[in-house]
Amino acid sequence: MRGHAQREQGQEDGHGQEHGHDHHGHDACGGHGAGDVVERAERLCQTRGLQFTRLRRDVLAAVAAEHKPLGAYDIAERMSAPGRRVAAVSVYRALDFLTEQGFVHRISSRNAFVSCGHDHGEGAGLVFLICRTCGGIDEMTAPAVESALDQTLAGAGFTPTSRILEVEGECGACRGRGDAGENA
Amino acid sequence: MRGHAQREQGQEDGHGQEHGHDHHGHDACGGHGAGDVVERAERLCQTRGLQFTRLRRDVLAAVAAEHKPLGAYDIAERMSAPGRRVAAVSVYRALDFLTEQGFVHRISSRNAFVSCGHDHGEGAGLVFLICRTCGGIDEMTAPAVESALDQTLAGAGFTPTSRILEVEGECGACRGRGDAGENA
DNA sequence: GGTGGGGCTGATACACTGTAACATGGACCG
DNA sequence: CGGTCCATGTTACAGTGTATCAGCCCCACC
Repeated sequence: MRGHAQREQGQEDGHGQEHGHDHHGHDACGGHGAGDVVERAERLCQTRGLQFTRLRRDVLAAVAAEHKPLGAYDIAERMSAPGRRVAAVSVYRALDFLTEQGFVHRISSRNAFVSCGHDHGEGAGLVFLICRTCGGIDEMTAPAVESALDQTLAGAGFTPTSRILEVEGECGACRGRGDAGENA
Repeated sequence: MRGHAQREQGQEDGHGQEHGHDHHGHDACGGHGAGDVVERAERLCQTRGLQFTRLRRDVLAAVAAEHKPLGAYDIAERMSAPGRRVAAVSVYRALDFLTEQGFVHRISSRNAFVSCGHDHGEGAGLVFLICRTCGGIDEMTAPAVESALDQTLAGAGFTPTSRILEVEGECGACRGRGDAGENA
């Protein structure tokens, strides 16, 4: 799947952010769209005294436009256009910034990134639900899981600084449709 | 070619007070050593009617010899010797096999692998504890976390097929020693 | 005994992911 | 105007993982 197989034509020159893919339930996200994410990030950067540059904005917009994990090279490709070539390394730098600020998250199991519209801190126990069928991803907080994990870690004498919790499977929407390829 | 590994390797013990990697009590693992892991794997392969070849055995032994995540190229390097050159691709294939059989686990956040002496199924909710200070890794089962996660997923209508739960931080031994910044 | 197939390994090449190092340009400050 | 900091552009390269073809070994089968 690593590849440039499908690119839903999303954006021309201007970055019109139509969000026409709600293939997955996506309830937990609170229903914010790409534009909301970008706006919120811009506000927060002002608050924090950080530069929300065009590159960073565009990278965030590109990630937010898709509700599935995007690789850095995918992002670079989507942002590039006749007249503007965006190198992957630039995307990585923007991604570093956005990740630090909590605007995007890295999905280790996919070497990819997703945008985040929440305002949880870095320490929040996030769970990522990745659908094998539609490729969509959902992010949610799970206090019960978090506290159970905290207790487990404390029992092991381990002091956590960061966590990764990614679940792969089939989302409700795909299961309902029986998209798996068989099943019924 | 790639034999350019600048990464910390070796660092086997060799001093009485090794800040190496048998830091963790490692109780959860049942105290098995590398040999145990290999033996167990051999038995299970026989039971399952699978080939436990020399390559696979050696790869497993190499991984089991270190109690920290090892990259595929690291493994290849360690296994190579005058007279036997092991290509990374071979290691990957062996690793695929070993992972499928549950003898090793992949650590997504590190692009690396660790051996496993447990006999849990693939579905078990494993937690990996990676110490930033000593680089050691511990694996444990956490039923409470697992059940909380199951419930959360069920509530979201998500059907899981695999999970990744990796925690980075500082293990008890390192914290006790205050290894955080000093020492090198 | 010969033969063919399947699984394992060797080897080369390549694709994808990520980082280092250096140069440029703009904003701010003296 | 000159200097510094930050962000970006650019090139090169390291690290991770796969595709592909070829040789080998074991074993069933003839």
